[in-house]
Amino acid sequence: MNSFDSCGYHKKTTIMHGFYFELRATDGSKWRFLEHKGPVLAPPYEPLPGHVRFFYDGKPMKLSAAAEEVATFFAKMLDHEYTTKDIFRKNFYKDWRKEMTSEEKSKITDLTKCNFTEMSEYFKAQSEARKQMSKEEKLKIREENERILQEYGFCVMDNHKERIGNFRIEPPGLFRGRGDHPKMGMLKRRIRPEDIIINCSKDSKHPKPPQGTRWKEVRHDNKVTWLVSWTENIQGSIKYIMLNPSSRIKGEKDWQKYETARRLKKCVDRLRAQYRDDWKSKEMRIRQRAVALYFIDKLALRAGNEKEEGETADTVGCCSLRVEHIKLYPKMDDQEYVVEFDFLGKDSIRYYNKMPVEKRVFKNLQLFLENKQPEDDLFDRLNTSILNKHLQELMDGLTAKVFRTYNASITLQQQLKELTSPEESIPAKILSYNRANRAVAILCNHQRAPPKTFEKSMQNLQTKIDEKQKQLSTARKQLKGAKTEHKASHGDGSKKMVEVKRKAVQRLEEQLMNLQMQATDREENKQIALGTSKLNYLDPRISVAWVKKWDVPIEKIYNKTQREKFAWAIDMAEEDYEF
DNA sequence: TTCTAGACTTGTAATCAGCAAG
DNA sequence: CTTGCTGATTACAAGTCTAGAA
Repeated sequence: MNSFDSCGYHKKTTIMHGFYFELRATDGSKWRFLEHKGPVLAPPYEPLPGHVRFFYDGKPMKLSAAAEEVATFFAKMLDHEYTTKDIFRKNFYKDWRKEMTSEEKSKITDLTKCNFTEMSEYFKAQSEARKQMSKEEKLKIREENERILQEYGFCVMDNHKERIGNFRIEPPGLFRGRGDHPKMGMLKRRIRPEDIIINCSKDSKHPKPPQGTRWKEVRHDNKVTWLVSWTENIQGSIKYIMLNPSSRIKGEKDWQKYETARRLKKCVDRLRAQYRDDWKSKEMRIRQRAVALYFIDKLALRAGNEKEEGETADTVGCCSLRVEHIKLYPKMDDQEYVVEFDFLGKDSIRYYNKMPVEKRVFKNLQLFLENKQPEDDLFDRLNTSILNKHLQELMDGLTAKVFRTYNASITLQQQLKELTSPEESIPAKILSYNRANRAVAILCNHQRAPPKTFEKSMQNLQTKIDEKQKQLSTARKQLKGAKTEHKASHGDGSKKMVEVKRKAVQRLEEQLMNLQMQATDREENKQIALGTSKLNYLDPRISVAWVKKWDVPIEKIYNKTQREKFAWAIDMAEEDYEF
């Protein structure tokens, strides 16, 4: 172990799930050895068969390979709402023209005269055919995928073989920005080996580029965790291939995140007292900072970095809220000082909420709004960097997003305490768990569109419940009958029969209860997505402790992937764990 | 001090796979 | 044996936050 000391590592003794978070560098390095096979590139373009035609102005027209490829991207999306949107069409058309020959360019002058239906039908038929393949063919494909996974899906980092998250380079296509994205429909170009940077250790076997090509660069930077990167052409941002959440490097980071949130727990009272005090500050910037922090804490708003105008959809977070996003009501119904929030947040998901606030906050907001236009910033003296600098001074490692983690996790813990009753059945406990999870999802505004099949699936479940009810009443009648029989005969056989029937009734009652529980759960979950908070905000040790305390099988709350991601917590947390 | 590139986390949507019902 | 539904998995977009250049 001396060699580790000499290169800046020290031993950490916490034992975690078969591996240790053992060697933590003190010099910012993330690994000592990294070997991998590089990325899987997108398959090359396969030209359409001759009988699949593109029509312009009603007449068939053979396109050059480059123009045809981009046309197929559009054809594949023909049934999607995107292709009806003006911006999407405009951006697509503009980028498509860049791929055309000059001849094509002069001929094709109007997107509305382009007919992609034959191409679209062809792809639909293809995917239909794929579904219709025989078992053997499907198996063959599965085996081939498995082989690729085995070859490219793993790497060696330090002493461990680790699963890679995304080892495939994103294929070319049309950019699908969310919300009103000004760049939707633009061509996402094909990534070639010459665009790709490989990161691995010097003393590893370097990944080989395909025959006749070369990587853009091979570097050996152990201060970062990525294996492969390339620059994407829509926003000019960098994309990475990184390890799976089950990996040591991700797990340890995740653990750290929750430890930071727990440190916040210890000082949150002090911090709250401080920002309340700051509402009275003589300085505008301090008041703004304090009110913003109050929102972040109380409403779990995101920080709200500024974004470059025209480059992305117009969405905001706390620091970037504008005057038009809030309304003040001195009185609303039976409440005083109500603030109404209505804005588009991350992924253009609407945040709508009415919250009564303290008088002092309300008065401050009125002050911030004075002499401003709707499109002006609410917090004109504040941005995320100022806020985070302040937070950093209050607690080491504190940033705005830690509040979301902290509030989510503490809410789960409180709700679990409140909702779990010891004598409940396991399904009832699971319902309680999901309700606690739901409280968090609502806090974090993790909404979803009700599933398209929601009504139907509810109905199906109800039919099952009705059926079960019928079965139950029949079983009850039979039990009654058996009892009468037994009273008359007092025989061993009839006694047994009563027991059998009693068991049957009991089993059916249980099954009915479970179905009803399921129905309640699903109904309550109609517009709420639990996955995001479960995966990113809830300290898994809270859930593991709860599961251990109440003898609930862990599979009931974490599926396989989640158990892999949270292996460290499953290993670490005892039933008395306290966030 | 401000700006930007870079690295990493968080988020929804699309697709896949397995299974129960018809 | 197919079909249709559901939960799991994958894809990739969209955030946060930091560090270092200008």
